[in-house]
Amino acid sequence: MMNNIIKIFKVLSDKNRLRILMLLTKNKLCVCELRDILGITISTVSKHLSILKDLGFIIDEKDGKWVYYSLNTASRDIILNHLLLFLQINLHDEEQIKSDLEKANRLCINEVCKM
Amino acid sequence: MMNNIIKIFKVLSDKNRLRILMLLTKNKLCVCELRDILGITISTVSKHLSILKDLGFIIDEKDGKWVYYSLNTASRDIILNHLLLFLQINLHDEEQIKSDLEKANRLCINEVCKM
DNA sequence: GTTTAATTTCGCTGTTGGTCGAAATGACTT
DNA sequence: AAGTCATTTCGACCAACAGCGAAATTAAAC
Repeated sequence: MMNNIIKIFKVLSDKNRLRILMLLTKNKLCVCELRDILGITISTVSKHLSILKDLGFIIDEKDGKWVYYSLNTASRDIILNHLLLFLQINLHDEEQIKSDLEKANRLCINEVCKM
Repeated sequence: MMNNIIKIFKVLSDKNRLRILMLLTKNKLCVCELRDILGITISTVSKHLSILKDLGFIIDEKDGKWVYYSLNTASRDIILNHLLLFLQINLHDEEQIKSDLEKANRLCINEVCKM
């Protein structure tokens, strides 16, 4: 339990992972869309996604050549759900997060978002 | 805000700091008592304490040669209070934590605890 | 099957962070 | 003021980690 909580805190103490989590709260996005929004290399994005997935925060869904990621809303893990809610409440007004979400919306409009 | 949350998560993603926080939730302890309970060097304990203090989790109180640390129960910081409560709920039954608290109790009995 | 495109994995680099021992600081005692 | 004890600071070490580019993998399209 303690070791799990420590792992979760570690995973959440990275800016890009928090940005990804907040993006996936509202959108279903593929790796290259996240790369465009975050402005980091695709290999780094992929690594962050695998870390978030390992802990159960997000799930992936293959669609042709693309892999779409979204929040694991079906999770029964109380700790994960609690911390996700905590983040949503406390990062909702953050400029960086709002800007990220606007970028995601523009991407979805351009590409006929599948949500 | 986001940077602050990241800092807090970083601080909480260390086993010894969590153990210290849980110990100070129930006890007022000095550095050498924490060293005895945690089994790490005094310089390491001191560093962890300064990190926890910088973020507002704990306060110190000088008493002669000793420096006693305790939880900053007067904090008005919603984030800190929320996460402390979260930890208390989720680490309460952890073996390591229970064992630490027992050790602290024994120390307090031996030395006529000042609480 | 070959090509093309998206993603993951791998190897590397620079940075951060936990730990220790030793030195420095602070505070009481004699 | 000299000595002793608790604590903090300093310097060094090693491990963990975010980041990148290149190679490997996967899947569709031709």
